[in-house]
Amino acid sequence: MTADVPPGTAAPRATDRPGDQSPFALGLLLRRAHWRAQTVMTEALRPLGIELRHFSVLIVLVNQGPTVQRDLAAATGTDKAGVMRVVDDLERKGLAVRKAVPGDRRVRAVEITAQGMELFDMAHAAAEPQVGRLVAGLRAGEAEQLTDLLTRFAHPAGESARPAGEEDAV
Amino acid sequence: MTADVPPGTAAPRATDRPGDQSPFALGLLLRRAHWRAQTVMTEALRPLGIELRHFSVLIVLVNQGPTVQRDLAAATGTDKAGVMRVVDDLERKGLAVRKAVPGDRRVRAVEITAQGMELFDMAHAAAEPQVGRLVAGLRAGEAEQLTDLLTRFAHPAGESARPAGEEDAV
DNA sequence: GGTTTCAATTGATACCGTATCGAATGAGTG
DNA sequence: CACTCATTCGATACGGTATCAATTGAAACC
Repeated sequence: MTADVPPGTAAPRATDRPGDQSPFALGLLLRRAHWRAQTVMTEALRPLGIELRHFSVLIVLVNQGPTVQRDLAAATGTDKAGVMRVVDDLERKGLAVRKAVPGDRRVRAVEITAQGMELFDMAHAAAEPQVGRLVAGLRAGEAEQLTDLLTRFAHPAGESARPAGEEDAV
Repeated sequence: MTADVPPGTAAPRATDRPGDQSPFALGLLLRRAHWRAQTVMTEALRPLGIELRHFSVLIVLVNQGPTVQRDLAAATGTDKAGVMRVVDDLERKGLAVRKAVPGDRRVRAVEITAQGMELFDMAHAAAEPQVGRLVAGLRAGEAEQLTDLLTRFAHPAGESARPAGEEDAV
């Protein structure tokens, strides 16, 4: 059957199904899991008129305060051009503003507005029940366990050696 | 304007950082984790000349044998147009072929070739060490634990009670 | 003061999803 | 048995979005 797997020559083949033991299993699972969560979060944000990319930028703005677009691009993992488009949308909706920095006239710090803050809190209220449904299939404590494992997986210890720095730029 | 004021009644705010307790924490973690795994797997597949979307189709072809494009779209989560482009690429590279079905002249069953099978196995060999690096930050047994939790998260129960199965159509 | 470096923007390109069209099958009808 | 109609699959065309390269303006550096 499938129990005879001599290491080195033939690893178990990918199936993209529960019980997949192939090297690709983890990635395929993450793809499905991410797709599920993404769908739910996008749906929760839709009534508010924004999408996930906008919300990702708002998160950084709330946590780091006024941030230059270059750091926004690094923090969100997207391209500078993409950040610009998102900031354009946020500015058009009155959720954020481009603020000139006194010392350096070439940089534009992006700052969240009071209206953006209000929407940010509403997003949390809208997302909470959806997330509850998301982890409804897990037993007590397993959601926290999953979060812990994913945290250590997604934020490896020595990951500062990326070609284009992607983590929190203070 | 201060972001570090946890209200006594409201939920914690999203931070996209280790320790995030907001409703969006799980989704943000999954996004980062998926991005990491996706990058590694894409890199592992690059020397073979294919991308993840192609490999996803090959997985289905290996597990289900000759498959109609419509079922491929359902199984991979993309739409028919995307499947067609991927199958075009696979056919151009000699990894799969469109086979006419005797009974129905409008459907085209896609079948993996011997060359495609060979590449499929090579992909596993190429991916194995990469996946090892991926979970290097986790302790013993935690990778299996993560896989188990993700499996139950990504494949929620009640999938067979759906009126029209959208995936996992064996 | 001239050169280099960096940030922001712009433009071009490729990719993905949606809408639409053509072909083919099966059911229904005379 | 011939014809029509509705459904479905495959393929194509279009619009939106993201990704990558090139430009402009400002600041740092020698």
